Amino acid sequence: MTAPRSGPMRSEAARQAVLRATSQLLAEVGYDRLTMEGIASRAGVSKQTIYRWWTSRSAVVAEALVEGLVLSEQLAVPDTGDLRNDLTSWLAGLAELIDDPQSVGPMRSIIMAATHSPEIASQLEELLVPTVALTERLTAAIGQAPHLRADTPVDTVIEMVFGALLVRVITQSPLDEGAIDNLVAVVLGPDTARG
Amino acid sequence: MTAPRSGPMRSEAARQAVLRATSQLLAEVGYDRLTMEGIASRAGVSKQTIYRWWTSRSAVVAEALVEGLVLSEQLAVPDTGDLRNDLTSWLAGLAELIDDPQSVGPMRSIIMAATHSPEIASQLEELLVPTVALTERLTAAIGQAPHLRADTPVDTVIEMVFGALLVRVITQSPLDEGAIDNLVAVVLGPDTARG
Amino acid sequence: MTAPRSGPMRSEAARQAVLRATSQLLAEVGYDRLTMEGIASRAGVSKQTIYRWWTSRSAVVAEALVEGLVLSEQLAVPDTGDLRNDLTSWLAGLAELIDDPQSVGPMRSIIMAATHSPEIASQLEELLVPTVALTERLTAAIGQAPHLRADTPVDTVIEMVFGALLVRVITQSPLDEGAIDNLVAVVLGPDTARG
Amino acid sequence: MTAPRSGPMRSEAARQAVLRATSQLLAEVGYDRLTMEGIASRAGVSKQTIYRWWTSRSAVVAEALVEGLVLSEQLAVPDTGDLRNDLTSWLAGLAELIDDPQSVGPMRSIIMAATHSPEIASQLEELLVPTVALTERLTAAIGQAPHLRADTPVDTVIEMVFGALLVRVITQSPLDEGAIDNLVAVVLGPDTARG
DNA sequence: TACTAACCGAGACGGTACGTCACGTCTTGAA
DNA sequence: TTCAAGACGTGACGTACCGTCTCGGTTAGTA
Repeated sequence: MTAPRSGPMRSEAARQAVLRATSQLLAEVGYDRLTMEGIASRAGVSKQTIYRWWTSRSAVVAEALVEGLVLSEQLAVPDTGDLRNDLTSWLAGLAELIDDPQSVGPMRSIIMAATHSPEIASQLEELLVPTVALTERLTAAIGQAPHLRADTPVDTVIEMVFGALLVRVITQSPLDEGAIDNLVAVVLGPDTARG
Repeated sequence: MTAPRSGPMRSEAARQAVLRATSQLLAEVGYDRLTMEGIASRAGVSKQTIYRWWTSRSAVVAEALVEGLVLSEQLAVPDTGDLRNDLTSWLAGLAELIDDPQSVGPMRSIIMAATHSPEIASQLEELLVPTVALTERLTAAIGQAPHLRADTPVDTVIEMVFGALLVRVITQSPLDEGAIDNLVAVVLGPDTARG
Repeated sequence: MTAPRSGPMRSEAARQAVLRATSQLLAEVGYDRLTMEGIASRAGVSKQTIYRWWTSRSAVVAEALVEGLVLSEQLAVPDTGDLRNDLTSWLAGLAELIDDPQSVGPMRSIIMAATHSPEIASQLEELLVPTVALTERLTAAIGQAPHLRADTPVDTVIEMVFGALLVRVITQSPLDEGAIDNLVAVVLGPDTARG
Repeated sequence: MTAPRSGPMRSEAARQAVLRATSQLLAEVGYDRLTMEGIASRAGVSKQTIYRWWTSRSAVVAEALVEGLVLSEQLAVPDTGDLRNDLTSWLAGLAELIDDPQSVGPMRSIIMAATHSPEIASQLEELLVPTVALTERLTAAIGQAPHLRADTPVDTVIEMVFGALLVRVITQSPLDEGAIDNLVAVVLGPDTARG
């Protein structure tokens, strides 16, 4: 509907530079020391250019998230066929990330960003896409584990697992092996093979 | 321990005023618009007095939390003898809080504060004291619900419930009735009385 | 010289406002109760704008001085042709200024400012420009007064007169008529007409 | 008169410590970075003790001056019998002081202190006591120098010499040899022995 | 081909809050 | 009653970012 303007279009280079600078700084200094001026300076872009295209700091961060520039690969669930083992090793991988100060920083940044911006919060689901595989596998496994029954609310279970991880990220408490086993036990029921 | 210094002692009135102002402002404007100058002004206290006794904004918030000036009563678990009902109505109460913009503000403030301050994070357990009753009742109920068995890691279950609530607070998604029932189902097993 | 930067230029309005506010406040409250915040507020300018262009309070004062916004007109030497009379009435005018609490304030402010800032001290000469007329007339009058001889160091004489006034400003002692006559006597020799 | 009080009398030790600390700090950091807290801390005295006995920073400085703890010895006029030589070498000594950054500091401090405190200004005369010898010698020399006549206002001449020095202290301009000779020439007339 | 509207970098501007320093007053406990 | 110690309310310091704005230069598309 808008009349076909004359003049130059939006500079994709500038957009990229801003998002890249944002994800770098997010990792380096964290969400709350992330400043618009810092982003502009790092990106070699004027403040005005940022304000022209984004409404706020959180909007920039949200877009950087969507762009997959922050985290994301680490969240893929392995698939060896053995659900209990896969779940356990996936959680073990996450436990390492939570333990690693360099990884937990961006995580906490994202949590903070999400907490004070519904915008980012809603983009968070984007980040969790890799975990839908988990939902499917749990659903498929119904009847094959003590706690997975036809009436088990699988989505809720996963949300709870995620929440438990969130708690650990926030409180900075490492997830030790026992904690992981316990989570798995709540999801699938106790490990009969071990007992 | 340390020799009792001569000279004026710390003013308890000032301390109280600061903590009270902090919890008020936390509720009114939220964690990230909470300023030291705002606290000082509201408390009728000089900035210097705050900086003399607290190292940072988050330290003040942490102490206000410990002092029980923020939230806390709402977290008590009802006890009618019927565990499933109590759990459900407790979650329903929390769901209302999460839905209420006025209540969710302080919650998010606490989450943000905890996220960027280990100090506050560790004080958070203080806030969760009311929920230990829940642990005890779940433990006592072992054997009386499908999912509560001798090998069920009760602490983990509660942590997961809490995490699920956290996710809802952060993402601003209301906990509808179905969500609550699902949570209860994961904890206690499906409701046989309903089915 | 330096390439004319792109981007907004320095705001002359802000500069003027700052200097005007400075000279006003200098007169109203004196140099040592002159604050950057006071200047900023009076000028309707942000502190940062002041700090962007001036390095210190004294730098602002120095520029206000150079701009001729402080004192200056009162220092003109009258010229009726009668050197002794002109000198006497010029000193009488200054004596009144020194006696007047409203005039002596800015004078003392300038002295204090000069005393702790070489910057301002060097600008002071700017202020004394009106007195060069005096040097010329004294030089022209060589031979026509007992103390004005070819070997009289006229500049030194004027510096001494100025110093004597300075002493009176600092010590707050009024220059009575006798004192003025004495100064004139040292410069031109005793008044033979009065004898 | 006053009833003989009970309780301890004023501590002379504290008074001395305060004045000593003041003159030290005056030399070290100058008048305008001289703080009450600095004095108290250096003197090992409580702030209250200073405020009990002195009304202000300038009052402390004034008393330190009177006590002769600041400058003073350097102002003595040598007496070899040759007035012109004595005057010249006295001025040469002062010129060195003015050139020496370590000496000019306290001088400027005193000027600043005097400028903003009539209290100190009036105490300044105390400091100039050593120069009364000069007045006497000039008076005694009347008739023996071209410019020293019965009708020469000797006090005014000395005040002017002093003022000229003051100007140099304030403007930080060194007094070179020519300047000194010129001053002497104005006081005593040109040096006939040199010419 | 020239015009011109929108883009871009740079950064000045009025603000708010930061964390620190010193002020002058007041309070405590010991001498 | 004085003293050392130092907490208190006050207010200014100089700095960091905020979000808006104004520059001069640089592209596109019409016209």
